Amino acid sequence: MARHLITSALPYINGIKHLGNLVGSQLPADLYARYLRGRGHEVMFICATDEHGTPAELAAAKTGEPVAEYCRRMHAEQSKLAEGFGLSFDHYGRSSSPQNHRLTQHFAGRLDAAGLIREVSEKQVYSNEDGRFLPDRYIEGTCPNCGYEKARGDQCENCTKQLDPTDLIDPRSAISGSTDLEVRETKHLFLRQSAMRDRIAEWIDSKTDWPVLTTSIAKKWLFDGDGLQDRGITRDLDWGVPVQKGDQAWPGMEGKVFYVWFDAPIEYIGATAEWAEAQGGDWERWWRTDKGAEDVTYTQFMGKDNVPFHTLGFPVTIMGSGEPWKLVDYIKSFNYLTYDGGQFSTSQGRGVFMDDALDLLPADYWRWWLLSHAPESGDSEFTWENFQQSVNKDLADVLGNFVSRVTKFCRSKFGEAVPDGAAWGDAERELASAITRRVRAYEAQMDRMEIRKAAAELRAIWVLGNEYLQAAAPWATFKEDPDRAAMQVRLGLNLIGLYAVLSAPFLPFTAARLREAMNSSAAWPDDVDAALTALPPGHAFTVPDNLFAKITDDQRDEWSERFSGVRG
RNA sequence: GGGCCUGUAGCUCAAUGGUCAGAGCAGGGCGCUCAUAACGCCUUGGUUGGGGGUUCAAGUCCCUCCGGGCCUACCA
Repeated sequence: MARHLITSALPYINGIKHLGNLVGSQLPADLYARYLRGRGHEVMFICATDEHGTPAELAAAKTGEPVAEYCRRMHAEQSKLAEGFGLSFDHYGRSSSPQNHRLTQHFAGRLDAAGLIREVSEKQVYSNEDGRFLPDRYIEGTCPNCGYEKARGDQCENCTKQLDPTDLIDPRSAISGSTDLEVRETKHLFLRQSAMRDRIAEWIDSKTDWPVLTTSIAKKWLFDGDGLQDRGITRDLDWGVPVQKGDQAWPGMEGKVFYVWFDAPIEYIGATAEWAEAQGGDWERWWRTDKGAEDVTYTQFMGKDNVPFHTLGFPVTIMGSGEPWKLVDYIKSFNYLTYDGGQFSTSQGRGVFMDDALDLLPADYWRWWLLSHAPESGDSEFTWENFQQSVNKDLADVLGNFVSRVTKFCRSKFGEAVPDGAAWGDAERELASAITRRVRAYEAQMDRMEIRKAAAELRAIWVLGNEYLQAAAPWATFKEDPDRAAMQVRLGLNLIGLYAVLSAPFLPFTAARLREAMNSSAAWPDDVDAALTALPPGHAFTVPDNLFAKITDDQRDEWSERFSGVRG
């Protein structure tokens, strides 16, 4: 039994996430966590909401709530949706937790002691009317290059030229529209990532088995241009972790908070500490290699936009602390899911969001489609037609109908108990060995986190059941040799029990229904032959209702129309 | 501008430089009747974006052109 620490990139608190966000981190992380638990390993699966930063403050201002209250409410909402999708976090924390405050301040203190923090005085735009400093992209104005009137302070979207906010003609606040702006001097802390460049580069170089997507992004940031740059880790905001060195004040930094990208990854640790406090466990044995974490395998899941923070910033924090914190062992990164030819868009309400999805269909439909089409090698596209076809075929026809035909046939000929009868023949032994090969391949793909390939193997295992049934034809056998038909049906029923276990990482809700209907165990089929005889003659079961209703053409058309843009 | 990824069957995707480039879906034919008009078997379909090169051998390596996507450090 191994110990696995799994973290999913933290979803930002600002609003409900869409399916692209879901498939990029939380869902595959859940798949892996469920699989490893199924194999009997000890798993700590951590996620949390990322609650700090300007967008959270603005979103709260918009609803008129204090930001802390807004975050509390949105956290509850995201938790509920996570539960609805069956995301099996051991703890779903909050980056605003006291645990994270303490840890973030602790790391900052350690980094400062190691000489990895420097103070920088810089000029930033302050909006008098908004009463806050404005991040570059919250300043709008006319582009000096092309004359576009809605250029942002960091870049003009029209001509793609990189800008400095002070370049803008007629600058104004993107928040209030106020032109009462001034440039003020402000002091910030910078993390000296440049000083750690060689160490990080060496570390990345040693990760030859990581996805190319992960290492290529890391190397780009390490070596492009002048190489890895130092980054500001503080902001002039109210909402966040106050800047301190451990529990000591940080002279000159009063009223400032740490920047989200600094405190957010630390919340992986913070959330584990939250878990410990809530459950009464020991979080350090997951995170401190001097306190029991030396045998932990740590895997992170994230979308490609998060890779720089996890390959550079967070490791600099961890390594730079000089303390024996657990460093990530494998970073599984994903491309984007696109929606019907374009991007999912939160602002335009384009695409399907987590709450919409659960209103439409049970979670397992979404889980199956998203995971079996995970954007691993490139961006992948969601279309309603593809979704309808895949789900109807894979879930309703291949898996659902298999369960239906076996259980209903048994009920009509033998009743709702596993029938006694003849012993296995060649066909059954061949099936068992074919399934064994497939199960071992499935495990291998899951171990490698090859998600689409794992889904294909699982589907192939379902197909084997239909092939067997077709060849064995118990409905025909029954007429001349009921004893043999009973054996064939018994094997079919046992296949359902096996499918429940194997499918659980992808389809946890369906798997639970199957286990309940079959009264079968959740034990992983290390020995497939044994698993296929686990339900003995006389074992009672019930015929489940059809597992998956098909998506009709009318539904598909209606949904396609409804989610094309402008969310109501 | 620079960098990275990507282009393979109608669609979605596979293929450590090594048999005839494979699956699933869709299409066509046949079979079955237990089952959600489901299942099974067979089958059509590719000049691997174009061109050039290296090699005994290229989807795979190199060059070039064309198309798509992403990143480029103050959104997170």
